[in-house]
Amino acid sequence: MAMMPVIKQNLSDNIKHDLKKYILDMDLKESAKLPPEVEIGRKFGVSRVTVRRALDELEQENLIFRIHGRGTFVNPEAAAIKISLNPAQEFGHLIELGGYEAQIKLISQETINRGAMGQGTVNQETMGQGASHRMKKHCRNLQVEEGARLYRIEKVYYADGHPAIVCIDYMPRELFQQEPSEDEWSSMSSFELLRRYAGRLLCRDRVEILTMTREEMGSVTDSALLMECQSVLELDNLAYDQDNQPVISANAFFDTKYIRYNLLRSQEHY
Amino acid sequence: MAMMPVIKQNLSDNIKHDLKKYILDMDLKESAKLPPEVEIGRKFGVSRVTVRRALDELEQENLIFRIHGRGTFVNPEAAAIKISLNPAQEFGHLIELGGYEAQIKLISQETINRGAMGQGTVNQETMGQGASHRMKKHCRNLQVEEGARLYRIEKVYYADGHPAIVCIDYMPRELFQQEPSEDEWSSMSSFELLRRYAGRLLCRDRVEILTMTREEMGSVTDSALLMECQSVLELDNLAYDQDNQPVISANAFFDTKYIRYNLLRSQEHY
DNA sequence: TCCGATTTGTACGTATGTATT
DNA sequence: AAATACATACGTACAAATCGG
Repeated sequence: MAMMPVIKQNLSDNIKHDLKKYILDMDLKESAKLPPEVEIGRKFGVSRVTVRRALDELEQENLIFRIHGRGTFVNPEAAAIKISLNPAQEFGHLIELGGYEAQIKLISQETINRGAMGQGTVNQETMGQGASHRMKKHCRNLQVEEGARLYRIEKVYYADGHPAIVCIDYMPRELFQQEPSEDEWSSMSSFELLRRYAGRLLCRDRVEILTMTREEMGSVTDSALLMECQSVLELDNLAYDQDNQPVISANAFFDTKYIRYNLLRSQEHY
Repeated sequence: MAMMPVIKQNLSDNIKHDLKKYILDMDLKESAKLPPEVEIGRKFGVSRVTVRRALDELEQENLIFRIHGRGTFVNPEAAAIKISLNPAQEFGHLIELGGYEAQIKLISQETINRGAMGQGTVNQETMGQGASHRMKKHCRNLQVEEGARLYRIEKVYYADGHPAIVCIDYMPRELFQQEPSEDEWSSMSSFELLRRYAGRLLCRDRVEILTMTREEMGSVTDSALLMECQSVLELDNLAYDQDNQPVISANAFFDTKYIRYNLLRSQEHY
């Protein structure tokens, strides 16, 4: 039986969560000011230091900002954002956040033998011209040896029936202690499958941001033909588990008409 | 004389800065482990709490990660990233970080009268079909009244001679206590001009991520013709000053062949 | 298996400084 | 000038995870 890693919670995380709810329930038109730190502490029964820790994190996420001597205020921009690039989120959820009805379709699920590449594997026929180069990159990303096998999962996410995201995940097969069923591949996210069958919890990832035309996307996957847009956003993704081991290498393609990523940033001061 | 806002520094910011240098000078192949927190504190002459605060921020930026009971480690991915989407950075600097020689060209600098839109202003001839809609959005972003005047600055950033970024900035003219000279428009960033002549310090911004084909970009600016790529990344940007007032609304277009944005993210756990 | 040393995680209390009203 | 509220920093205590013997 796989050990299922759990997410730890602490006091300031709870406060943070409660404050987040409090903030989103606030009527911003009336006032965007939060209660003083000591008062929040009294309300939740914790010290000011713990409150400050929660506020520090919310400030770093740009949900609030603080003015010395005046108080803590909700960032109205943050409240308006529906889809944020950070933190990473499940794609189906993303589509719903955008106000659309999400529908997920599993295009293919196969096991790829990296060592046998280009020598007549089952899936060679599905590989385009630039595909070999991409495969090499995924293998390098995942730090797999020659001959290691990879799962390849391709899914399309629809927003109100329109194709909004095409996602191709690669995961080392050796991580899995048990093979998921056909139904599970289709209904569960890679995140969830890794947690259940490999005991791996995704903690962080690195994203590279690219663009391409639909034609260029066609050299990566036939699903490009489904897209209704002329240009797509590509997010190349490498995700790490709790031990900092790479576990998913992915290419995701977005129609920015349906997926409008936003990001709150702080400014670099030198 | 404009008051020039300065950036405050505190103890943990200093430690953070020193640690960052220490990290980048480390030989990651040998060991990615940092000294224990108490030892760092001794070395810098501060308490463990202050060290932890600096480490907290570095961890939130994903430059390091910590393992309970084992230690603090450098994130090897972070060291490999050249161009990060967060925090915001000056575009010329960005191009140099990518290993190219940067060259900046001011395409145009003009003052736009919002109230007179569509009634025969100086620049109407340069406005395409979707431009009016874009102008409205910039005005809404900047919260300017009817009749307020806006600066419009268009620049092209070259990487080794190739057009890599086209950026169009809009700023309320009323913020400026003094009109920058022709030379200053060309040589200084909007960030710098706002600081010197408006006493505004950019603190945070919101970015919206879109894509378009070069043809579609042509309806926004003629500079699209310069681009060598078929699809561009568009970052729509709204920047706020230290008082949370919007000061720059911008459209930036990127050739992702030259500007490869990366981003380190944490994972959303529900 | 257990113990102790090390190291990070969490939380509280306190003191002082500084900006705003 | 006083009150309020956030900012910074130190010290302390104990909890929890890891690792070696």
